[in-house]
Amino acid sequence: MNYWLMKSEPDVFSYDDLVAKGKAEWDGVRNHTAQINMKAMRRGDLALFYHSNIGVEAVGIMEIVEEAAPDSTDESGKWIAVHVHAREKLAKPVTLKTMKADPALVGMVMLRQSRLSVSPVSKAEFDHIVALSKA
DNA sequence: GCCAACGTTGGC
DNA sequence: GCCAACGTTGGC
Repeated sequence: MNYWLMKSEPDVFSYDDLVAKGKAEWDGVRNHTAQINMKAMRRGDLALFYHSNIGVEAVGIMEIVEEAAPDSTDESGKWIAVHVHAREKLAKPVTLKTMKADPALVGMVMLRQSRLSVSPVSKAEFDHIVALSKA
């Protein structure tokens, strides 16, 4: 099983919005690298939900419940989306500042490519962030 | 195929 | 609001 980090601006779609909806399509991703990452997702993979622009922190865990399928918001047929389900809200959000300052997370793809909206996270990094949220 | 111009993302 | 990073577009 693999781990991921997915960004959303909370004023557009927040973790609480996902909790309210239960399951949602992660649509609107229009970046090639992010698309490759989404295509690699498998049912049961876990992803951190990250609030960009506002908050700038990881706030929850979600599960991939449906693998890549055509993005319903895309008319061209070129782009895919996955479906996710809320799993667990982090007790305490883990801020970007905290992640940047943590030596255990220096290799995180998200920290190296700040504009990438869907990025892989190693199991060690994922576990570490979850531990930080409980500290 | 190269590269300048321009647009978008996202942190600060 | 500014700016860095980076993707895309278009002229040549």
